[in-house]
Amino acid sequence: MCRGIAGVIGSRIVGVERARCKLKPISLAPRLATFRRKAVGTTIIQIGRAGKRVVLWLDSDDAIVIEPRMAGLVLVVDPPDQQHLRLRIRLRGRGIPELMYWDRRGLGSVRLLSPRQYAAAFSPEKLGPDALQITPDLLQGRLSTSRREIKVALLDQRAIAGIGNLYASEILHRAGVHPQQRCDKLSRPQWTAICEATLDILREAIRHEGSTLSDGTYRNALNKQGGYQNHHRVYGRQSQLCPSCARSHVVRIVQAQRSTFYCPRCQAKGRSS
DNA sequence: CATATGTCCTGAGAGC
DNA sequence: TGCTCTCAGGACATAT
Repeated sequence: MCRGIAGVIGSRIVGVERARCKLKPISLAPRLATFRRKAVGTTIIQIGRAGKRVVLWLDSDDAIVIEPRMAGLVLVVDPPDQQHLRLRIRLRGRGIPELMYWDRRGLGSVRLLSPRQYAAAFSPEKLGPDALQITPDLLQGRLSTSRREIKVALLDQRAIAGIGNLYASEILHRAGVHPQQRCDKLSRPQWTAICEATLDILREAIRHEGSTLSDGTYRNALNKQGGYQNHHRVYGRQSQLCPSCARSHVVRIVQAQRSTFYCPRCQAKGRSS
């Protein structure tokens, strides 16, 4: 996502418009008039990320924070359809005419935050260290006293930032850890395995431009589908043969109201990988 | 404090 | 065919 919009760095914002969309408006803060007054005339000097959010740093020191959740897209080309286009940020100077926010379900948001607001919103107690920066010590230190199940804990953005539901299942399968294993029961080798699996899975998913699931929603900034869905080993594959052991079938369970997929043979409970 | 649950939203797909 | 129901999942508010 961030890679695809790197080209907007150096562009000046010359307009901000809500797309005409008959659906419920997405959350925009502050309201449009204020947002526009603060954004127009500024230049995007850097692209960043805060967990799963895209951050556009402005030369005014404010930041535009786009939070797509699962059905939102940040685009620099025409969106998949017009009916879910929510916001246009018009640009000048680097050849990209606009940056668009499209959201099929409208659960995402776009915010313009002052440095103070940004620091408060993404302070260390609200957003943990980024998943791509973790070490076994860090992971173990932050989670090993929790009584929660490891799959549920991996989704807690205050503990570690950036792991979503799909990748949590893939990570634990790669690590050979049962998703219902309690954090406080995991061994040191298991924490090491989870850490390595997290780095491997996320890097590989990024290399393949993410996962476009069967609803076809996810696209990169160029409206191109991801490819990592073809590498999923357990997610969405319930009752299929596990591609690792080829002996057990993938099981689907629900944890904290979200689907979890795992292989009961590769991820046997109590096993210290 | 830690952990668990309900809510937001739209569209796809199942079942009848 | 057309209706109702369920599900998908990020973050946050509220409850335990």
